[in-house]
Amino acid sequence: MGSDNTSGNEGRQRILDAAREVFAEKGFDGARVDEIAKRAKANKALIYYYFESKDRILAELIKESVDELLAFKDIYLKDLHVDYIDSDQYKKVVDMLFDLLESKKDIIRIIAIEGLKGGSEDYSVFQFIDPVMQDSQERVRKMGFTGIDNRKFCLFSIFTGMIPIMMFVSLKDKWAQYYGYDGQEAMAEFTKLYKEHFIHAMIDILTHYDKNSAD
Amino acid sequence: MGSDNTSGNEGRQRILDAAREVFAEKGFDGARVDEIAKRAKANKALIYYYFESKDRILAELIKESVDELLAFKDIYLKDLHVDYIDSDQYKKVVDMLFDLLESKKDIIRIIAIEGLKGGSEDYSVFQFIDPVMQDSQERVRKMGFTGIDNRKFCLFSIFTGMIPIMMFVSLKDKWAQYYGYDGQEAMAEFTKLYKEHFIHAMIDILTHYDKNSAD
Amino acid sequence: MGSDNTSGNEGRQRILDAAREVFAEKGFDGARVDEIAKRAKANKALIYYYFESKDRILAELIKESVDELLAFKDIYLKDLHVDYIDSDQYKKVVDMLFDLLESKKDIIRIIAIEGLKGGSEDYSVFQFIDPVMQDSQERVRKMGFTGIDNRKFCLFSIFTGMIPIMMFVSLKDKWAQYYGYDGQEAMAEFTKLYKEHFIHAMIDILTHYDKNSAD
Amino acid sequence: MGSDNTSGNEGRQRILDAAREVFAEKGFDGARVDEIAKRAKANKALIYYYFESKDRILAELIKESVDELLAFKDIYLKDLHVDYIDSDQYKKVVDMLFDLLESKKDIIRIIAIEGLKGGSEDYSVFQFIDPVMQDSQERVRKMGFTGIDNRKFCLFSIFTGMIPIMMFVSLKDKWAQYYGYDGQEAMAEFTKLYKEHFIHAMIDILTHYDKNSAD
DNA sequence: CATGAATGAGCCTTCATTCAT
DNA sequence: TATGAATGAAGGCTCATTCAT
Repeated sequence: MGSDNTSGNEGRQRILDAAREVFAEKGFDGARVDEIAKRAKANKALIYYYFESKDRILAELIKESVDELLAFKDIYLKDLHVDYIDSDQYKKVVDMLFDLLESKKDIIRIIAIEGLKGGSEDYSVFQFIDPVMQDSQERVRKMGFTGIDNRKFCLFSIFTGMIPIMMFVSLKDKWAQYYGYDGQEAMAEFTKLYKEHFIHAMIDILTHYDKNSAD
Repeated sequence: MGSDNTSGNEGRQRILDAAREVFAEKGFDGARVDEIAKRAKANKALIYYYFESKDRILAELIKESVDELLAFKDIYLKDLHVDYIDSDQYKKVVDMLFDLLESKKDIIRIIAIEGLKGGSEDYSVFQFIDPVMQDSQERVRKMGFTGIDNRKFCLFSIFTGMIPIMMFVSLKDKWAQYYGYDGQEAMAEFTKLYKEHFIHAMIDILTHYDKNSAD
Repeated sequence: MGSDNTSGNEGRQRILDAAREVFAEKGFDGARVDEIAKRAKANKALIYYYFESKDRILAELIKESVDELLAFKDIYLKDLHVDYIDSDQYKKVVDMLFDLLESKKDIIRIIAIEGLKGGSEDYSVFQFIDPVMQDSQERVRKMGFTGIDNRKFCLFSIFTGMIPIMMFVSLKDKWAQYYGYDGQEAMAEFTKLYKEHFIHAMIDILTHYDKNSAD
Repeated sequence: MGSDNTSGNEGRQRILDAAREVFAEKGFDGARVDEIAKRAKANKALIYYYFESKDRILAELIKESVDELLAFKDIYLKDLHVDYIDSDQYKKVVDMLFDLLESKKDIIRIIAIEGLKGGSEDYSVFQFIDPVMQDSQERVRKMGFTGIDNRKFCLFSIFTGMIPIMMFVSLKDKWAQYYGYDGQEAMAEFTKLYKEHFIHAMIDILTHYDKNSAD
């Protein structure tokens, strides 16, 4: 009565979980409803009892994750003081973001794949990134970096900020396999890089970039 | 020897071009051979006259591009002097890389999509990136940055170097549409950022990162 | 337990029956899945719900019949006393064999066609014939004809024994049409020939053949 | 100028030979024009220069063989004296028939396969058999066996005479492989059986069969 | 909730045949 | 004669979705 996944919703959840798995492995188009059913240990028709269509499963999955990032912003980023860039609190939050994204790497893969399709009207990559991006934008502005325009910030914070992290959690396993390195250690190193160095570099860049710019 | 659409290979090339387009728009799994045929203004069966299967078209497309990046390395990166980081020559080469990647954004989308599928054995993202990555690795080493190990360099140069560029050319149009900015200007800004600032930031990071590292 | 078209297997059986028909009429390669579906009054996709592939339908059909001949041997041939060659019991069994083969003429056609293809690894003709052949071999041996070796018996009992019967049931309709005779009467005559005369002739041959042989 | 396979007809003949091979291996429906072309080392279009269609190649192949059996009758069977059943001349002719059929086993396979398809209007099996069958019919009649009617003779001489031989040459290789025997030796044994014993058995049967018959 | 069976639309691929040279 | 390229018409198989129970 309190939680909403009591009683008869385990089936629904199992389907959702299975779908996420399969979508992440094969992409939406490559995923088969049959396989989702098999992995969810559910009858295929049951999927259509809970969901209107394959598309709607995807939609639900994506919405769920977009909401979680929004929640992350509201919960963890809200209280983060502007000056605390080098503070432990800040580092903890970055760690949490990495952990969150790592835990959502399946969805991230899915979102990224759909976003990369040039012919679709799917903008969920940006919907997903947006809360964090907006937050850093405000944060940086509050820190006094006023010289930079919105477009540039949006551009840089997405393509040199969130996107690399998302791609990292999505590709690190394959990267590890291809180059024969260890994925876990790489995760630690990458996180550290971001947490301790990248952010400063970015701020430097943003500052200098504008100073030297004419065009 | 002059033109490459002599004799009877215009058809083959048209098919390849159409396939690249459709794959980039819909992803491999979402692409329909019928549509490739229609766009190539070719009979569907002709596709199978030239190619064994849909998969082999993809393979050919990818191989073609991997080879082009290898060629890029051999032609343009080979003569680039180490000290010329701030030189015009260097900037020109970076411009050329951006132009190359921009011109290959369809393939990049395709490669990225396939790479993101967790369930595949496709490593072409890394095969694609490798020549450039290897080159910068050697280059940085020749510049005297010896403190960094291969793994870290591989990790950073891929996930904060090539991947962001690739994702940018792949996503910038959608980004522009979603945020209501202009894609062309963004391209210019992003290139500039990379060419003039990012490289220094990266070198800084690589240097400091290692100094401060213990683990 | 009584009827075998209980529950949800009528569809499967209809498909099997239709396939047998179509394969017998057109040969496996000439048969169209669409036509099987149409005759089975089933949706084409249903065929693939029950069977992995067209090949597997064929396999199932053949296995089914090979098994029936094995059962025939176990049930009817087992109790047949050696001396009863001229007995009514013997004649009854021969009649039953002819009836069985007549009732399976579709499968026999299919098996024969596949066996005649020189390029295939299909040995089902012999698998089909084997139980009866083995039985007569043991039987003849028990009757005291020891002079003949296995190879010769195998050879003769197949190519002058079972094969002619199989070809007869397969071709008698066309034969009747081509020569303008009546197929039913031919069936009766052919059965009678076998039942009352051929067997003795064969035994004669087997006996004399060996006596006169040197090479 | 004298023979008709001079100059430009080697190509045609190569195609015919290749087609016979492929048809025998795969059956008409399983055969691919592409493979015929490849084996004939000819361009696929050339096949259509010489032949109207795949069907016509088959027709030509069959006609050719039917004609050869007719010629065989005219040349070798014509002079065979009725009393010579046990003569060397007779045995030589039987040997020649076996050799002829062995040399034509590809076509025999093809003809048999097509004949076995219940749904076709193809009667070439009987057209092929006919000359020999007619000849023995006349021969037996001349020998004084008048009690037997045409239908019975037609029936028996086809289904216990020619068909077994045809099936033997078609299947002996597979038979040898399946049972682990030697095909060559089997050929010798089978020929001997026919030549020296079967014919007498058949005559016996024909005689007795009729005596004892009422229906 | 749950399931076995069924279906329409469509997909990749094949194939006999033809065209242009 | 000979050939590389092209094509229309399927053909086997798949897939998301629905039905009946």
